[in-house]
Amino acid sequence: MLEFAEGQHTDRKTLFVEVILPLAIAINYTYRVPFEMNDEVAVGKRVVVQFGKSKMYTAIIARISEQAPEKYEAKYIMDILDAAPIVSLQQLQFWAWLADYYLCNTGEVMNAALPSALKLASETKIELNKEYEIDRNTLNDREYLIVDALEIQPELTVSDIAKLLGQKTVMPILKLMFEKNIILISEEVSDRYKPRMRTFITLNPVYRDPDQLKELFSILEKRAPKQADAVLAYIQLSRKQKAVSKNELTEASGAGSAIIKSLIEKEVFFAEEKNVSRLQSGDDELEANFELSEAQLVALGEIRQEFEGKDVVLLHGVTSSGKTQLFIRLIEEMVNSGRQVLYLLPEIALTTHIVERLRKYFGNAIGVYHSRFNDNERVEVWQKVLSGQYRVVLGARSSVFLPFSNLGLIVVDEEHETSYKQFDPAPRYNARDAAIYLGNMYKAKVLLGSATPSMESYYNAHNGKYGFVELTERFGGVEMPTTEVVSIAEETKKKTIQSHFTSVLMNDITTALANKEQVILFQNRRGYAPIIICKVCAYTPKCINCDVSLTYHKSSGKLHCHYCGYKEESPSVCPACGSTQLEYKGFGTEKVEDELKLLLPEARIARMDLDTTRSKNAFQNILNDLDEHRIDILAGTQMVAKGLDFAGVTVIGIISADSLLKYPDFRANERAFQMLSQVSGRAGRRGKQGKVVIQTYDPGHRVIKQVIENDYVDLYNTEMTERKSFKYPPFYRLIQLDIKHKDPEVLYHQAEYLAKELRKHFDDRVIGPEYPLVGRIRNYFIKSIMMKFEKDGISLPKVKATIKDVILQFNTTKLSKGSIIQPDVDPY
DNA sequence: AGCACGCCGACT
DNA sequence: GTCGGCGTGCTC
Repeated sequence: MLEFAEGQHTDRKTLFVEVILPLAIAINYTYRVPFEMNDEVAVGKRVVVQFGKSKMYTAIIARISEQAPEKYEAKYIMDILDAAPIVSLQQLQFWAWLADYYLCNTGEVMNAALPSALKLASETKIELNKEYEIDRNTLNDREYLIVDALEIQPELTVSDIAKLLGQKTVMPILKLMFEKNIILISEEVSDRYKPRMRTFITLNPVYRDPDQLKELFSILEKRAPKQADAVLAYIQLSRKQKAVSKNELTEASGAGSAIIKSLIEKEVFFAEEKNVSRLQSGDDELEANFELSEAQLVALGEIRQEFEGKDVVLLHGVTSSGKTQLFIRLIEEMVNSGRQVLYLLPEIALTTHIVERLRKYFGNAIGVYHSRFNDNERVEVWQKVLSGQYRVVLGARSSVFLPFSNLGLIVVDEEHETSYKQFDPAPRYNARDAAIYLGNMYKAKVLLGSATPSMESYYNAHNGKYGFVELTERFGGVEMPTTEVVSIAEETKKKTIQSHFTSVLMNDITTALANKEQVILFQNRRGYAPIIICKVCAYTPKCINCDVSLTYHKSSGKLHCHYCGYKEESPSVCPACGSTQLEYKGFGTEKVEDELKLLLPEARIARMDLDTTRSKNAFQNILNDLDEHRIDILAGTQMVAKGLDFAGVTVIGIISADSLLKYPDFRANERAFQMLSQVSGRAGRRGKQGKVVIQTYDPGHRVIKQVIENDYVDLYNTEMTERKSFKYPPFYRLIQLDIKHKDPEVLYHQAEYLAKELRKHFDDRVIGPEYPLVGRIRNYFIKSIMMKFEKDGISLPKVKATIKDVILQFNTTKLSKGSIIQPDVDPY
């Protein structure tokens, strides 16, 4: 690789750059650098290149060379977008690793990594040719439609037209119209990042003189009293804040913008356009003083000690043991030593909560980054990390892609959370694992924190690969809650159960309400009833895309698919046989809420699940309501379990643990343990021990016992042995329309199963592939793996290599619809 | 990702 | 016959 010092003259050389294109393409493409740009090219800068017939893309320079490509003529780069690289060499290394590890292309990683405002791609625009007089009689139906649409909306894209005509191939039609001069086709590139501009108002300094000001008022009051009001409003505002924006002034004075405008014309006010940040900054005073408990201090010492020998440490701390405070101390140390810190969180919802806490300690040196930020905001965070203005970044999984320069510490909070894993578009990465690689690259320490660590991290800690620190005491002397397991079967027999609520749970709820305490009920299913079945013909409505049973939602009166979001009207008679005997089986949060309202009409009951938190502030509003005790009972899905402390909640009811325990995949026990202990962990507060009621048909289940005793070690040991003999049904849960799981771990697992079938001996086993199989795998995908296995034999490295081979081949090959394997066993 | 080219079934 | 869907290959 060649590097050029700034300003050095390299005119005579012809340079070529290899660039990463933001596409799913296997290799980097080479472009030629025009002489006048020789001094400006540098690895990590963005360039605009033409790729294919007419498309323009933003690409990143990955390599510079003097070697002209032999087999083809390189096109010229069209433009260099950056004065300084926006991506570092380390980031490029990280991208390459990620692409290799998760079996995808660097371009796909680039796509995930860069905020889309930094990636400008051209778009094909269709317009009417104004030079041309259209004779409508010569147009055919489709041309007529297109011309009609263009008269309403002057610019359309190719996909707009495809939608308009209801067909997929439109290019030939457009080309013909272009040749007939009816339309124009052009490529348009637009820079999408726009700084936010605000107009700020200042008072003409002349009026700092009180006499002048008095005179101004006396004139204005007579001739333009509204203008006088505006000036007055300005003076009041400017006392409170440093700068007054035009918007604030119009709002405060109640004056229209015409009034402000005339004051600006009279030069009473000066207006000035300023670039303002969209990012919220904390004005809170810094208060860095809090005392760590004895147990926390011990743990902190241990973490430091472990970090001397290990790069990754797993902190296993029970719920509300004050892990966050430990993190803050460590972050503080790191920031003081001049290095950057990345604090990863699994969900955006958690950020607001913790940002508030962290802002108190780190003020404006802390940045937040997650997918709910719009593009412009993301670019601003990117730039602030790049410039080093942000010392601490708090964010969701995508923040591993930010341009850090001297990262010293990465904290991965709630390490076990599955939302660290990206599923849908490639790269299908797990941010926790990526963070470990990132840490290694930057020589930074990585701290994984969890109350219920994942099997794989625990395994690594167990084997000495990671350091391990425990925190077994709740912070502030809050006791661990007591837990009672209630048999639903028994209460049903004794007829003491009302609806889905056992007498034990009802008692605890009513007692809590009488004491003005709050209750959380957990049911891990949303909607009203997950299955509808016809009593006559046993017909069950299923999703047309996913082949899973549709859930009845009472609030919408519709049947919803929880996999893909498909909805249809709820039938009143059986669509198959016409019978009216439709049975609603099972129950979700809607039903829990509904029935409880009947049983306890006085109580204020709310529900928290995906359906009630869809709107922007709904989640926060429910939390506030709970916080300020406008809610007595909150029924919800796992959302109620996620990392939030509710001060007034003393009773937690798990309506049915069985849906967790019977969940048919091999990570079910681990997940059930996590879920149950997380929910339980919310019970209790200072001076009042919490109570957890677990309702179940299977009170003797080992996971329930492990949860009650908080015996993680036992869970780990039993899982490690039981998983080795886990039996997979043939083509276990292979539903879904694409090869989604290109994860090495998952594939490895898949291959493992297939290999077992083929050779009947294969006993080495990875613990915990990250995810259960949820894909309907294409026929010949499996066939190719099998064929290759037959050919290559079955050693471990060979299995891995084979899979990689097959997958990379499949990445660029689309498979036909006809070759879908029907699952032999479908657990739904 | 887009786009061109070529094959093949389903319509005027 | 021809049109449009779909598979395949290529883009520096």
